[in-house]
Amino acid sequence: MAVKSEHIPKATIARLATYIQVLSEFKREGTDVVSSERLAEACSVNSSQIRKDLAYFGEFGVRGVGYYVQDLITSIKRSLGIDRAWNCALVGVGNLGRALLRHREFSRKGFIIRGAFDCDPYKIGEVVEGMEIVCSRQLPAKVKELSLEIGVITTPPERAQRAANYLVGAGIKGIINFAPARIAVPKHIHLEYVDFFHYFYAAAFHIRFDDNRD
Amino acid sequence: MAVKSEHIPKATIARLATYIQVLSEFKREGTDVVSSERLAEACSVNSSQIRKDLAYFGEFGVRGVGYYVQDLITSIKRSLGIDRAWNCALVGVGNLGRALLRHREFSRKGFIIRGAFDCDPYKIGEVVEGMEIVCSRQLPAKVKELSLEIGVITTPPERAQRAANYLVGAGIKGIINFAPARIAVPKHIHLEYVDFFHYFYAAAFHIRFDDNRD
DNA sequence: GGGATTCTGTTATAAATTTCACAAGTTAGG
DNA sequence: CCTAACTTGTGAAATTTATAACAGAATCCC
Repeated sequence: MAVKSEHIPKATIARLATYIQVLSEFKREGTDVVSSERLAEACSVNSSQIRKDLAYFGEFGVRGVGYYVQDLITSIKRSLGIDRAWNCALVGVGNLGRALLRHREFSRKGFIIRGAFDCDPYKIGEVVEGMEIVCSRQLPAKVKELSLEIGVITTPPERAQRAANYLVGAGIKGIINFAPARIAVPKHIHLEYVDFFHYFYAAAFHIRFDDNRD
Repeated sequence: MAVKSEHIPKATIARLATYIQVLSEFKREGTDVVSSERLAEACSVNSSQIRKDLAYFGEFGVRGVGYYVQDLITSIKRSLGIDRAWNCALVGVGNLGRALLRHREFSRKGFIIRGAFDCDPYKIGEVVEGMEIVCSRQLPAKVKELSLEIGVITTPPERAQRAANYLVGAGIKGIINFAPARIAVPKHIHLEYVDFFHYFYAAAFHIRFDDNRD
């Protein structure tokens, strides 16, 4: 599935994820066809925005009709590259790491955590959710053996860079960093920072700001 | 702490959070003063971007010198409204909810989860991390009693709207929704959606896209 | 003390993103 | 078959966001 255009805005990717969510809802409700207008309303965006976002990847609708819900879900998933499974390595089995390992939604969405790594000797050998925790030094071997492509860092911040180094050295293609620390990786490695405190900060800011306007 | 300007971009809020993170790192390393250039490099952004972001809130630097690290941290925190604690209600004590309750970072960052709510009779009365799970119907009483201001929804998607209704009815000011479902709230309630699968989707998309370019 | 250097705050410029507007395609009904 | 009612895909316009450029302020060194 090729993209029509060079660069796709980050915001578009985020919205596509929302579209899938809402479309799945429509599907459960038994809706077969939906217009960009109706989808837009459910997603709280402009309908042109939706058509523009989709236009980056192709033409998925029928003029005068709308979009076939199931087809559109399939098309968006293919566009995003989530029409297949992705094997993930999780590095750092603390509180957050364990929560992610237990989170069923990952495999349901096609992101399958196949390896759990930690450098703490007390944790190595422990089994979490049917998965044995392995020493981080074994990453190169395991990445090759299990075709791991995405690394998930859930270490404390001071160990995030080392985890990243292990992952890069092992030949991983992308890293999703949940640790509250900036890390450096070669530029051919795709890197995403996840920090849900951003959302709390935004909420705090807006609540206080809105209050002050009275 | 007033803002100088009307509207502040969402991206600015997210970057401010990053600045705090990196500045804290500098502080730990013993750096007292930092230039926008050096901070920019550590955050992988443009230095004008940083000065622009800060200009929304005031003048925090000294020309010819730079920014005093501790002062800037304090100023940004005050600007974001996180120079004080926020009391939070968590609704939905499943896997994700429990992980958040156990996550020490929340109270360390000033977001204190003071109430855990669920409508499952089997969970009510159970104690997680020293907090008793309470029936969601008690939200109005507890919100008043404990001055809860931010609601965190970690229910399954089909129960997210009901959780939101409870929270809104109880007089909460903002909602952070971790459930993979869109919800409707009155427009004076600040609403943030958290979906870390967005980041996985983005990673999947870019990895596949970059591969195809060879 | 003053000239060179550094660095912020802010204005000007450029780039990116979103919204508008409409031609082109589809369906339904008489 | 033809008109009316819809709805997509897309180029143009508007808006927003990011980058560059520079005046004003502080420090350093001779």
